[in-house]
Amino acid sequence: MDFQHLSHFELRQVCYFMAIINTGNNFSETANRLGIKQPPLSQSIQALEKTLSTYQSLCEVKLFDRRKRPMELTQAGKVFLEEAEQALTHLDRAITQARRASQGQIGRLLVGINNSIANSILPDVLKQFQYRFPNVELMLHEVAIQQEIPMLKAKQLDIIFQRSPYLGEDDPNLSLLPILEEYFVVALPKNHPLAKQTRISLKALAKDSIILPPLDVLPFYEKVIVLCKEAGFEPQILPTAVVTGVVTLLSLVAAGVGIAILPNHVQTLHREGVVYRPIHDAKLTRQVAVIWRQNDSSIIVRNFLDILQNSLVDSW
Amino acid sequence: MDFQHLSHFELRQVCYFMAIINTGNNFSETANRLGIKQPPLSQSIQALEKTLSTYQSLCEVKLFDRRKRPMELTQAGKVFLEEAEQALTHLDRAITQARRASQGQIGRLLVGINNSIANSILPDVLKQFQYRFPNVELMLHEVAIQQEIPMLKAKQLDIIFQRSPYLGEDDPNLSLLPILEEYFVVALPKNHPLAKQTRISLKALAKDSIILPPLDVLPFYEKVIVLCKEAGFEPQILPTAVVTGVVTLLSLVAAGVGIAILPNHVQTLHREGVVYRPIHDAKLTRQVAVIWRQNDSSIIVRNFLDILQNSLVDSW
DNA sequence: TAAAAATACTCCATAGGTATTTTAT
DNA sequence: ATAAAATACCTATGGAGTATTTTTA
Repeated sequence: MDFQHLSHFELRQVCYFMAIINTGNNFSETANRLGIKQPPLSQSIQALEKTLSTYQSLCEVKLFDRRKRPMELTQAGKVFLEEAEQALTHLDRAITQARRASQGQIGRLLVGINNSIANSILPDVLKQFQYRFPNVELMLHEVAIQQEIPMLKAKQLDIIFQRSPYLGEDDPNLSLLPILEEYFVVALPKNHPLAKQTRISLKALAKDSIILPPLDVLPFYEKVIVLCKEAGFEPQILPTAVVTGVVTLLSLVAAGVGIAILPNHVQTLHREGVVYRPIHDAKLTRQVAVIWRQNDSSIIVRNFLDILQNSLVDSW
Repeated sequence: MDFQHLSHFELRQVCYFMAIINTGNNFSETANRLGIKQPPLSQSIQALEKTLSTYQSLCEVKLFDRRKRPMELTQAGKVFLEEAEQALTHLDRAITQARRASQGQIGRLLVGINNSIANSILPDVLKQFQYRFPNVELMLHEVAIQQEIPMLKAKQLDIIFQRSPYLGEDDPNLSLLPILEEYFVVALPKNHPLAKQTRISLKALAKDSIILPPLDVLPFYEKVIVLCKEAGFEPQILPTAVVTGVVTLLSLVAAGVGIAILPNHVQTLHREGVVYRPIHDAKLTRQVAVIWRQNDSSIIVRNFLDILQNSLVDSW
C-alpha cells in the first residue's frame, strides 16, 4: 500500500478541526484553548479544506457551513470527522504501542523449557517476568534437549537452557550465561546405611551397584565412570537398557536393586522409599546456562535475562 | 476525545517510514523514489524516533536496528507499522469520503412521497437520481399530505411534494419549485354519452350526478362547487360520507351511480368500466410543487432538484 | 574497501503572530 | 451593534539541499 499522497497532509490541521468540534464550532474559543490566535486557526482550517478540495479532483470541499452562527458541520465535515477520529485513534495507538514495545512491555518471548534442566529456578523467574511484564506473551515450548540449539538458531526459540559446555560446537552467534552450578547427588534406598549421612563421598559408593540414568538426564555417563576410577574404585554398573525414565530408575532404587548417581535437579522428584544425598567431592560439578542469540536485539530477551540475573543474586 | 498531543506529529515522517519498508529498508533507494535526498530522509526517521521517544516518557524508541544491513525493523517498528498503516488507511478514507460527501455522492436523502401527488414524474426522477448517485441512500417516506410540511421543518424530511399554494401559511424558510400543472378530469362510466368526446367542458356536466372524491385526494372540493356555479349550473352532489377511497369512488362511477371530478394524476389508476376525459376549461388548473428548506445547504438536495428540473425540461 | 547511513551546515517555505476588515445575529 | 470569522501582512522555526564523515558487511 502506498501512502505517499498523504505526505503533505498536515495532521495539525486535523487536530485543530477536532478541537473546534469539541468547543461547539467556536473558532475563537478553540484558538484560546489551543494557545494560538484565531486567524492562524481559521487559516489552518481553510488550508485543510483547500487540501481536501485539490486532493484528487477539482471539487470544493467545505467542512463548515460559514453561513450559520455557530457554524455547522457540513455533510463532508461529518464524514471527515468520523474517519479522522478513527485515524487519530490508530495513530495514538501506534505511538503508544511502539513505546511499549521498545520497553519490552508488549510482545512475545519463546522460551524452550526442558523438565530436566533448571527446574529449581525457572518457575520463579517465569512468575517474576509475568508479573513485571504482564502484556508479554510468554510462550513455553517443551522441547527435547538436543532440539534446543537448532530451534534457537532458527528463531523458533528466543531463550533456552542448556548444560555448559552445551552439546555441539561452540557457536559465536550464541551468548551464554551460567545460572547455576549443577552438582551430583546419589539416590539411595531409604534404609541404606549411607542414608544416615548428610553428605557423601564418592568413594563411599565403591561397594554399591550403580544404576546409571538414561541419556537425556545425564548424557555424560562415561564421565561418571572415569571419575569413579579417579576416586580409586571400579564402579559396578548395572545394565541400563531397560531403564528408559527417571521414574523407573527410582523404582529400582527403592526396590534396593542399586543406587543411582544423578544431577541435583532430579531431587525435585520425590519418591517414597528413596532419599537423595549430595556428593560433596567437587569434581562432579557442572554448570547450567541460559543461551540466546548473540545478535538478538529484542529488549524482551534483555529484560528476561535481567530478571533471571537478579533472581540468581537473590538466591545466592 | 482529545488529540492535541498529535498536533506536532509529522505525517510526512510516517509516510516516509512506510516508504522505506516498501523498498526493503534501503534509505538511499527510498529517498530516490520519494524525490528527496538521503540525508533529509535519515533525519526525518530520526526525528520520528525522537518524537516517539519523548512522547510521554523518556524511553528510547528505535524503529530500525542500525546494526544490521539491510536495516531491520525493531519490535517497536513492527507494531508501529501495523497501527500506522491502519491510521493512514482511515485518513485516506476520511479524505475520499469528505470529497464524495461534498459532491453529494454519498449520504442520505429523505423524500416525503404521497400516492396522490406527482405520480407521473416522481418514479422517473427517483430512478435517474439513483442511477446518478448510487451511493446516496434514498429514503422514501410515505406520509399523509398534512404531515409533510411539519416533518420537512423538523428535518424529518428533506424534500416533499405539495400542491401550490400548499396548505398552511406561506413560510419564508421553505423554497418551492413548481414542477407540473395539475388539471382536472372527469371520470365517466364507459357507456356515458360524453365518453365519445375527447375533451369535455365543465358545463356539459350540469345534468349529471357528481360524486366528490375523498378529502385527501381533492381537499378543495368546495372550489369545485364554486367553479360549477361560475360555469352557470348548480352541481348535483351525491352524499360522499361512505366514499372513503378512490377505488370505491371509481366503483360507483362504473356502476353508473354518478360521475366524478378528479385531479389528473388519478388517471394512472385504471378501472374496468371507467374512462377519464380532461376538462378543458382552464380555470380548474392548479400546480404541483416540490418544497425544501430554504437554508438547507445539502448538496444532495441540490442534486435532486437539478435532476428533477432536467427531467421537467425533457418531458415538456 | 565499498556501499550506505549519519553528521554539519545553509536556505527558504510556512506556521503563527499582529492589525484590520467583513459577516451574521 | 457586537461578537466572531476572514483577510493582509510580517517573522521565525524547521524541512530539504550540499558536502563530508562514519559505519557495516
